[in-house]
Amino acid sequence: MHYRSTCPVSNILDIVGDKWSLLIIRDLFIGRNTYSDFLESPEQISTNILVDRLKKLVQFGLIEFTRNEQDNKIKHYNLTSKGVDLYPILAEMAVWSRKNLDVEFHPLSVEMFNDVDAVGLEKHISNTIEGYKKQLNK
Amino acid sequence: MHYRSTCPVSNILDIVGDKWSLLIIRDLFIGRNTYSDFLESPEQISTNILVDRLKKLVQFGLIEFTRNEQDNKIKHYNLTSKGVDLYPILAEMAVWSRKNLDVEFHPLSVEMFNDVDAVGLEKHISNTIEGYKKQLNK
DNA sequence: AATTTTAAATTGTGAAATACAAGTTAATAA
DNA sequence: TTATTAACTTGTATTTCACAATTTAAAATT
Repeated sequence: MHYRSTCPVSNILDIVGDKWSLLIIRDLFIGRNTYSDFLESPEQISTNILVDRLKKLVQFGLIEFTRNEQDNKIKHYNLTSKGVDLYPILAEMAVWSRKNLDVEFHPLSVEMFNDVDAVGLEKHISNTIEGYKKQLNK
Repeated sequence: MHYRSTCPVSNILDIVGDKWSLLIIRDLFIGRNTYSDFLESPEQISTNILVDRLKKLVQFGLIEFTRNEQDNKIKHYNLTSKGVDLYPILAEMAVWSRKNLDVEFHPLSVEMFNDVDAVGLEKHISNTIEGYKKQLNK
């Protein structure tokens, strides 16, 4: 891996600083976890980009996958600990958009904002991370 | 502006989801504020990209500029309120890199991490934002 | 006044990333 | 055995990016 500088902001941008990587991470947090799931996301990623990003995210150690026991051709991706740690960034991004963009948001994000308002941002983040980890160990 | 979806994460990525925009924002927080300053940053942005990003960031309302009173050809860029609001994202990114990457960091970021450890992340963020706004009004 | 310096911006070219459509592979289901 | 499904590949056009060189206009210097 080549980093453009020793700035930690530039370092993470060298890893996920594009229009798609963080959307795959977001998908994993909301339960989408297969190649087909990712293709169904509203942003409509193209297949070559998706394959490329999944490969890179695995190489960077942000995600990994297991095979479906019933149907061996299905890969279930999941976030590693490094990947789960990205959630505060996603949450701050969503909060920024709510505050600064005058647009309508997806029901799922409205739900998320309601939780943020109800329990506070920090608690929402820790709850989400804990929830993700629990669901994995099932 | 065309958004790929109504997801707030995808919305902000449509605006600053590339390898350079957030580095310009970072530069503004650490006092770099002219075209020449940006060119001197360690990541070595090329001039055509820099011009393009400055133009876009102005269009999106994240930054604006004033002319130097002594030397009219110098533009001093500054963050708008929308731009200042990006700081929590930058801070969370830096924190992620410190935790998850095994690399040496720039002295300025070491200083920032020390402050985070001393006063806590939330206080560091509010202090930084307040400090930036104060310095602007001088 | 003419020349030099400086800050900002443009231009040209090759390389890389992205978008879009179509096709392939291999496993599972009918 | 045929059809379906999940994952992936290929091809091509377009857009973005990197790198080097050049231009513009204002300010400073001679």
